Amino acid sequence: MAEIGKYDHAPIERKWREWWAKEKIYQPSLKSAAKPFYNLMMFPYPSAEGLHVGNVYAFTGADIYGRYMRMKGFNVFEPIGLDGFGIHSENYAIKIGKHPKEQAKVSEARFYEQLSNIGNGFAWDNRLETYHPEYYKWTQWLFIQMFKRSLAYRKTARVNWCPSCKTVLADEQVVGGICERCKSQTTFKELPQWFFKITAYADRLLEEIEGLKWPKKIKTAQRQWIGRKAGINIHYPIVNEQGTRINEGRQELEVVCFTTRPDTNFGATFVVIGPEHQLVGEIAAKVSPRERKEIEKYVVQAMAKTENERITEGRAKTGVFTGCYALNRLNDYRIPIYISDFVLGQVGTGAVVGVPGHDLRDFQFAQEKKLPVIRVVVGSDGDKSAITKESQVQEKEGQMINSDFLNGLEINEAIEKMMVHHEAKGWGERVFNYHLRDWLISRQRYWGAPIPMVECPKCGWQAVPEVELPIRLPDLVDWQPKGDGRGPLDNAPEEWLYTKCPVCGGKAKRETDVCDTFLDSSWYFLAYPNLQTPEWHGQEQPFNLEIMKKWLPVDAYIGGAEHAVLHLLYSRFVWKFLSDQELLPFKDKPEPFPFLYGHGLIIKEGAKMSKSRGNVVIPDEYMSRYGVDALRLYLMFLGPYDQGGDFKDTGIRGMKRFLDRLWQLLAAEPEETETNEALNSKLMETIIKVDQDLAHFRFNTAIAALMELVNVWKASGKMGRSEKLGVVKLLAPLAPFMAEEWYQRLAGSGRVESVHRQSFPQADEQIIKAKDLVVVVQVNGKLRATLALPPQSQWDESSLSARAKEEVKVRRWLEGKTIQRTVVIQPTPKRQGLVNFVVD
RNA sequence: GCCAAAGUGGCGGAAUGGUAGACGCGCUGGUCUCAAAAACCAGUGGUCCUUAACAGACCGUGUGGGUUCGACUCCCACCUUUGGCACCA
Repeated sequence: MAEIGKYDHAPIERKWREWWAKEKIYQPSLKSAAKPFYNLMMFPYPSAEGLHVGNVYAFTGADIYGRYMRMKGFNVFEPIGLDGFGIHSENYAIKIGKHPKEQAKVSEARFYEQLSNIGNGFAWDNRLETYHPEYYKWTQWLFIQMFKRSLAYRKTARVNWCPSCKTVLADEQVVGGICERCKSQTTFKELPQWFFKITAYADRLLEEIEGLKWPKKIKTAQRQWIGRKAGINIHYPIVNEQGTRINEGRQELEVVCFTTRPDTNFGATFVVIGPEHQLVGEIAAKVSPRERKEIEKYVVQAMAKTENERITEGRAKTGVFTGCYALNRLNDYRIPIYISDFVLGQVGTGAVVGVPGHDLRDFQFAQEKKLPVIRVVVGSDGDKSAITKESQVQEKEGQMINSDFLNGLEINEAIEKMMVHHEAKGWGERVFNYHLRDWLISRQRYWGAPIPMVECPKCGWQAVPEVELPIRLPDLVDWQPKGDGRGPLDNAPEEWLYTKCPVCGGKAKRETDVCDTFLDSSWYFLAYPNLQTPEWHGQEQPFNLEIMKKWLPVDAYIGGAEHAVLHLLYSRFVWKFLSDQELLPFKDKPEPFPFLYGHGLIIKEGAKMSKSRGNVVIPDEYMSRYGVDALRLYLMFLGPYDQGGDFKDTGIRGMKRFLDRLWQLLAAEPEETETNEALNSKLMETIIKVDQDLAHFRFNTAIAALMELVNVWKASGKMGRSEKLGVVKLLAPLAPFMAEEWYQRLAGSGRVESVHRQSFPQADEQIIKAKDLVVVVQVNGKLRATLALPPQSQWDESSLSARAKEEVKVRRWLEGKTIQRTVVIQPTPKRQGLVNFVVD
């Protein structure tokens, strides 16, 4: 073949892509592979025009790591799929006016074509799409397993509602009152919904974060989201104006308040319950008609507010007095009970005890309602006077005051004493409060897995028999969301909508909501290795336990930090649940992703890429213009992989130049020339450097090291064939196409295995040892000379400092000075030496 | 407000407590060309000294202190930026 001066990427890429696919070089034997390594990347959702450069960034880094591990002797399994079921894909279909099922076919073709172009070593036989009945059959199965263990339950609740997406959302999917998906303001709706009881796993989800090798940031985000706090639930009897207890039937009413600070309880001057609190109704029934009217008016107003309205009101405190009092049994004070929307129904017990002296919100409320303020902690400046301004914070240390038997104690002692006191009296019990709430699964949408439940008028809610799975999503013409709180499936044909009750055989109606898309993605990584097993195609359960044991947990999970509290939390929950039920064989392995690498975000001109800004970079153009290898190198060279970077067109040309230079050097004759020592030594150093860098996802410095090698090579000589092969292997994980081309050209005639099945080069340390030793000479810590010493020579401290003193420049700086001290570090081939003269 | 991370040339960034700015982009000059692009070669932190060159001096990693023979790196305080959580009791 005639040598081409430049790397002409298009035909080469095509050639090797086809060959790799034909030879299935990236397809490990799932049953019998030795040293299995599950290299997983978060699968994309195909909602827009196609893969954008951010996806390519994510997949390239992950793939380099996978290729590196393969060359390190592992059988790497690197599957890919599409998260194409759910609200994001459906919203895109609505936008372009196409049926989601039709659009899915188009997106699928487009994504798989792009994904095959980016040069990843995917195991194509194991791809999956979450919208295929074959897949969502098992999503529905998972729902039923939860239901069978009472971890899926139905409850009418005030839930987040997105008026634009026309569906309810989980708490995790609402960020600051804004829909995570479409960025509209969310409101609330009272609807019967299916929940997964993820809170039952809160403690394990929190505690088992500890052993994870994850980015600190993501671990912290999960801890904060779970938000466990130790405190006490204090029970206050409810009394009327005259101080007599109020009864509901035979039961005496009480209000329970959660607090982390029972030490301040002598400073309590009111109790506030949220507008959705169940006591609201009970109290309203006991008070005068006028008060009842006030209460009802306020509750209606408060419930209608959106989260955003509450914020824009400037957090002004509003509220209404109930006419009832809570009895503080510590001092027999009757403290008034108010209803206010600054207390959230889902937090703690939905009721708080107001201590206005030591909490800003309580203080504001007390000011508004003219309630007394009592100081119970001495100020940090020793202030013991009455609190009159908003200046106070919740002190974390200080001495108690005005608090009877707590007086003089430090806060922490007081908390403990108060806890003990309440427990002893039976007035309260220690509890943990969590920020985490149960996972809302229902969605009033079309494009999702139908929830596999039926409602029988006689037998109530029943799970569909597992043999009937999948419950297929019916083809609907009128599939768009209505916004009336019922899903589009409510308009499905009668034959779909009505079925037999699995218990009594009578007529029963199917659930018409579909599953949250995060349920689809909570277990996809468990599915990939099973796609060829009889279990997957059977009816019992989807997992072949032998294969699961071999390949899971996932060895390396690579993805973005945007899923810190969504997907990653749900997946951990599902894994723990399935293991507990022995549906997965991992009782001894508490986590699905022991190692997670969070890659950074690619931005464009300092801004996040988005269609509305019009700055989305589509990779195809760059791939065809500069080649996949150049694009991969460019993206990885932007900076540390966990930091992302700003995409600029000019940088990619530098990568093309680098590849062209390397091409010329590889093509240079004669190939049998001995490689010179300096170049050979540089090669060995590069091998060590690239090896370590790739192992730690430091792709930018690995590429820089290869560039240095090429610069030295170009400046200083020729390289023999076996050394060239070494360079090509170093390049292989980063630029797989060009590496394959040159491996095949250099490896000789006959059938040659792919470079991607070769082992990673090993450095010959002897060659590095032949290099000159470097010694840096300083005077008072300032660099004055560098020495290059022959490698064989032996230097002890005194001969080394004597040698250093001989240097002209050093001598000049030592002239007329007395050496107080000399610091000497011996040079080694891997590390420079040092002589530092400390003079007066 | 709470928690976390980060501040280095014109830009992206590199540096187990030991030559700060590797590598790349950009820029400047040159080669090639009718010309341009591309490519290739050389230079490129700042200030100063020297007619100039060779060379040399001082300053320099957000700010101010500290530890050390020696600090981008470790410690303390502050400033700034980014990310997460947030009327969370």
